[in-house]
Amino acid sequence: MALSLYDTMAREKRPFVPKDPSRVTMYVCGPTVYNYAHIGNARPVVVFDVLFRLLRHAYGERSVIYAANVTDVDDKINKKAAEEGVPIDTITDRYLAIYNDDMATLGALRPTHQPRATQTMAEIIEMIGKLVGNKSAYAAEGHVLFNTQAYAEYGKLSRQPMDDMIAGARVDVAPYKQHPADFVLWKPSKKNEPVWDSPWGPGRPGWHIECSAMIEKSLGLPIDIHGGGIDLLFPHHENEMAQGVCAGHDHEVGYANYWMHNGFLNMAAEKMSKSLGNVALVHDLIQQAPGEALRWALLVGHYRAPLEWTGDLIEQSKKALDRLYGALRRASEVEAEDVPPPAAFLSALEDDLNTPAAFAELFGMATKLETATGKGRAQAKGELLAAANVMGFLLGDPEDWFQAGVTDDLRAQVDDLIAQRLEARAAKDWAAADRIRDELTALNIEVMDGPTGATWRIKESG
RNA sequence: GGCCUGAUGGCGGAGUGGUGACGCAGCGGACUGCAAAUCCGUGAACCCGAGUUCGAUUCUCGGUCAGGCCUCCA
Repeated sequence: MALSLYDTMAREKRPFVPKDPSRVTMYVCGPTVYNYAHIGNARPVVVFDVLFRLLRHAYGERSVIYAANVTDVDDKINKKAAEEGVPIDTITDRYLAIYNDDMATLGALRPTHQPRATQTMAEIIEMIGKLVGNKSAYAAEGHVLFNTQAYAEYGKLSRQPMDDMIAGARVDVAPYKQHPADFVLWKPSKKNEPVWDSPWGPGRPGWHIECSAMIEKSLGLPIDIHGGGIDLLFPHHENEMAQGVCAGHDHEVGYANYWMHNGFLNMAAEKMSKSLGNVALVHDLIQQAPGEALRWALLVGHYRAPLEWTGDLIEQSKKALDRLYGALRRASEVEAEDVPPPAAFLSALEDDLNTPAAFAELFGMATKLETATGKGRAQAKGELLAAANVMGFLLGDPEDWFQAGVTDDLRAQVDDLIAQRLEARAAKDWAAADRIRDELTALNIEVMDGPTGATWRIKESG
């Protein structure tokens, strides 16, 4: 195992060395549950799911602890709840359940822990208390603010120079802030909003402190890997780290040993944004394409590069999986040998999750499976399956991949037509055989004649 | 204004100081009654300009273009 990861803090790839190989910890910022997740939300989920699987492969399933939080206190949640006239947990429970279902369809394993802000309130308040106690934070007008001047390394992660931050500020500075960069840890709730008691008055926590507290509660600081979208680098992660370190943790050890950020996903050359109305919801996409194809599409480029989300990308991803499932289907009679993934494949993933290179290896394995003979086929099949499974692919039945959604009626009809066609071909009645093939084509079925019979597939869903 | 990415064939997308992966599409061939699938082969690219170097797509600088962050967006 020679895993190296690009660490945003160091701005370079570093060999991955966990603090404790028997307890590797990873935290990824999860969703705010007030609506359906869009495909951009799914990118970090899938990217870090691949890392989760790779780490489990390397260190053992029980040695990797992965937490992804759920933000369930938020202005947008409040707004939605008010619109529907229901308590916020009606909203958050509903969308969290949908979120988990949708991510499962994309082949993402459930994180070991899925902490929720509302269930971490005591720890959040305790952490704020520590910060106030050691002068890293101060109370003002019902708010509690983090004192960025108290933390000399503030800005180190995102490399935001403090002075410039002020110059570029696009928002009026609240009068109770001692320094423009100071940010909220606790704030009063507005009327009709959820409220919790605290030593600084009733209110609710700021967004950043939630994550710090949830990490500490579910994993313990410092953690090995902290992941999330690049947009969260500043201010969210910078603030999270400042709080975590100042709340009493060792400045030497730090907060997270590796910071990983995935690139943004763009729609049609524009940033996908709900305000632009160009969002693609995972919930809708999985009706139109197999979740596995969407997963493939999300990994087709390197995770740190921006990804252009297009319909063509989904089509190409389906075809890529057609290739791999096709090789497996043609080897359905072969019993896969129990072998580990090839070294070249693992090397690709271990090189900062080079998924495109890993895909290239999978194609190579598929060709090897197609061309190998005898015992070599069993080995090739085993290698392909073992490798793909590390990435969360090829977990389904090849027949199902090609015949997904086919009703029993259609299947019976197709089987009947193929049987007829087989007879016609045996009688060398090519006209009849072609006529039957046309009928199948009309049903959106494509036949593939083989030496011992015919197989078939759905031509195109679109 | 400040900070930070990126620019590779028709498309997507790795990588490398010296033979430029892989997938899709294209072309030729094998196989097939014909196809499809598969196999074999093949054409096709490193934004522009300087510099370093025996040699740069790869390193440095400048330019152009594109994108992100600087408001609780993944």
